[in-house]
Amino acid sequence: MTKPRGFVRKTKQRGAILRVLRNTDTHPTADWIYQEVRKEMPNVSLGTIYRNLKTLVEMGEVQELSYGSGHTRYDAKSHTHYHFVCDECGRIEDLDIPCMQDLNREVGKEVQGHVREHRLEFYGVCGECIAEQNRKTGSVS
Amino acid sequence: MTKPRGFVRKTKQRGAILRVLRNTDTHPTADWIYQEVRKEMPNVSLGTIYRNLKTLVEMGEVQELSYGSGHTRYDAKSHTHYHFVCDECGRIEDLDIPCMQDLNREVGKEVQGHVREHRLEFYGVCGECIAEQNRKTGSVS
DNA sequence: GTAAATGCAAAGAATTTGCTAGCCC
DNA sequence: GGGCTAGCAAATTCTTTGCATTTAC
Repeated sequence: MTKPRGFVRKTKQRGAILRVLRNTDTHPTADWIYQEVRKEMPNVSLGTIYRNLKTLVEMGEVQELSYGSGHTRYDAKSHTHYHFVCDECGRIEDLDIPCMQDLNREVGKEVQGHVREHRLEFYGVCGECIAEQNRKTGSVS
Repeated sequence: MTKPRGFVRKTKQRGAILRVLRNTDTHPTADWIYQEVRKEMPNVSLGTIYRNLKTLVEMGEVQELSYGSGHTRYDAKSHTHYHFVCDECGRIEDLDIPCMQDLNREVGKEVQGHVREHRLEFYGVCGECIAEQNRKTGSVS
């Protein structure tokens, strides 16, 4: 269900926002994040915070928690789930396959360290793009 | 489909780029490749990286992946295996757990598309860094 | 030798940012 | 009012290009 996005560039601001979000246990409001990011980047604007939070939510990096009215809150600990990435159109789909948490333990043992999380991504061509390709192959290559 | 290309000479730069690409399982960005190649060839330029990547794609040696978020990524079609990434020291370890090829089919069904490959990465803290941390906590105030 | 490839730097294309003013619940 | 969004010029990010110089064949 993730929206296909033309291009998402990497920026310092977005990086800082993610870092702040990942380094807190609270579920901060946009304004709190704003104050934090301002400490290391005094010129950042509130609009940027909002826009990036929106982007990060669309990218699946961050979860939006609306506690009724008032401030929306944000959370970087998006529960583990898997993605399918279309090489053609860049679309990213969330997958339904169950999360294999036990792998973390297994890998933890193998590397003799602590495993916090894992990411699993599938790459290929989505149904729509395959249809598109077939349509084209009908005419010219 | 291959564009008419007068002649393609073999160069150290292109060799280095291919080697870097073949020695990683990630799908690196042009810039990441640049940093790697620079380690053994400090004068290489970003333009050269881009030009060669383009050439290699045309030659069919390398695949270009427009991963929805971020820069274009490149892939030298290596066999699948999994990685553990230490958040502390950045070390990347290859893992021994068996490759779950059947997942590709399963996901292909779910998204009604074609799955070419998948990538699985574990994140956490490696044994050495944990030891390091314990050492610090034990001694320093 | 000579065409292809490189390094450097500067231009391009496209997204993001910082403001500020305005929106809506 | 307080949280949030819109509009736009300027700034950034990533990629490509022009050109003098090297390099591979």
